[in-house]
Amino acid sequence: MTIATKGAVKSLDVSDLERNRVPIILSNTYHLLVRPGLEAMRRRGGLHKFMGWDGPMLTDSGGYQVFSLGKMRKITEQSVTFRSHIDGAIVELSPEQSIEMQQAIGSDIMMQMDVVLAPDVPRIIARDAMEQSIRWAKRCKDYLNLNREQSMTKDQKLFGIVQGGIHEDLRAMSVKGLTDLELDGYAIGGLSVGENPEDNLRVAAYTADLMPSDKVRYFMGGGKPEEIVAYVKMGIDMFDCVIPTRHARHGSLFVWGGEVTPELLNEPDFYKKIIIQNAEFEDSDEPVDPNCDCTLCTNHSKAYIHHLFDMKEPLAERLATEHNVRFYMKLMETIREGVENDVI
RNA sequence: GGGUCGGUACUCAAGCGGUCAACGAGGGCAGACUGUAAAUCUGCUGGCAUCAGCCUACGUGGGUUCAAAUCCCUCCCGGCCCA
Repeated sequence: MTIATKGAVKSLDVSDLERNRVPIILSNTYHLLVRPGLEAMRRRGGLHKFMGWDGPMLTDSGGYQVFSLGKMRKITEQSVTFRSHIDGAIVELSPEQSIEMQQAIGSDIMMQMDVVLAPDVPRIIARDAMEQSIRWAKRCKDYLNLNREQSMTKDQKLFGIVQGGIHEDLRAMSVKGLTDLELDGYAIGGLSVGENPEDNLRVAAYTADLMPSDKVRYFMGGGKPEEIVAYVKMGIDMFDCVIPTRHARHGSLFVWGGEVTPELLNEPDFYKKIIIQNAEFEDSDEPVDPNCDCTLCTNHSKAYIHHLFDMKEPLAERLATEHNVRFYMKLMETIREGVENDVI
C-alpha cells in the first residue's frame, strides 16, 4: 500500500498512482478527522470520491497517532484524547468514533483502534495495551455491526491488530483474543517502532505463524525492501510503509541491483539506496536506474534530478516519489511472481 | 585634500584584551528516516594529525602587553560627508 495519509500520496496525483500500478492506498482516520472532519467527509461523499481514487483503500484507525503524537494525548479505557497538532483543540477518538470516521471515509478496509507502544515499555504495560486492544477490537466490531448503514462504501471490512510488543506469549494471547472475534483480516502492529532488527524478525515470524492463513495477514508500517521479502516468506500478504515516499522527498532513491527478476530478490544486495543530492551525481548523464520504467528513469538523467534537488524545485520530489513508488510496486510484483513460480 | 565609518573563514555577519580556530545564517560535504505533526532532522565544514595536540589565521607592516580579531601607529582598499 502506498501511503496517502491526508487523502493524497504526497506530491503525486491519482493518475500517477494508476500509471505506476499502485493497487491500494492507505489513508488515516485521525488526520482526516482533524481536517476536514467527519461531517465534511460525509458531505464530500467519502474519500474515494473526494480524491478521485476508484481503487481499494485501507484506513488506519488513528491508533498509530496515539503512539507518534504521544506527548499530546491521554489514553483511558474509553478513548484517547488528543490535542490537535494543528490548533491545540481537543480531539477525542474512541474505538466507536474511529469506526464512525472510517465509515465516513468509506475505506474498503478499516483498522481497529489499537494501543501502540514503544518496544522498551515494561512487560506489564505491553500486556495491558494488548488486552485493551482486544477489547477495543470488539467495540469496533460491535459498533460496525449496529451501524452498517452509515458507511459511505458497502461491505467495509474490519481488520484486527495483534499487539504484545516483543513478547511471544503476549503475541499469542493477542492472536487468540482477536481471532475469537472473527474479524475479516489480521495485522501485526507494534513493530518497526524502534525495536532491534532481531526482535522485529523474530516476533513477526512467530506471530505470522499463529495468524489464520485463510485470512489476509498484514504487517503494519514495514518495511525496507529486504524486510518485506522476509515477511512474505513468513506468510504475510499486505504492507504499508512511508519509506518509499518520505525517502524520495529527502533525496534517497532506490536502485535495482540488476535486471529485475524473482531470482534477483534472493541476492543479498538486490538493490541499493543512493542519495541523489550527493556531489558524485552532479555530472552523470545516466538514468538513476536503467532497470526502472518510471518517468524519471525514462526521461531524465541523474544530473538533472540532482540539480532539481539542489535548486529545491518541487518537481524533484514528484519525480523522486514516483520513482520510489514504482520501485516498491515492482518489488511487490516481482515477489508475487516469485511466490507463484516457487522461486521465493 | 579634510573628516568620518568600515575591512573577520566560500558568502553574509557577530565578537571589540584572555573562556576564539572565532556566535549565528546561507552555501558546501555527509548521514538518518519503517501503520507520515517530516519538501524534515542530525553531524561536519582553516591545515596537519599517532585524534593527545600542533601549526597558520580576523586587510598590510610594526608596536604595547604575560596575553591582541579586540588597544596604539603606518600603509593599502571601500562607503558616506565636506571642499
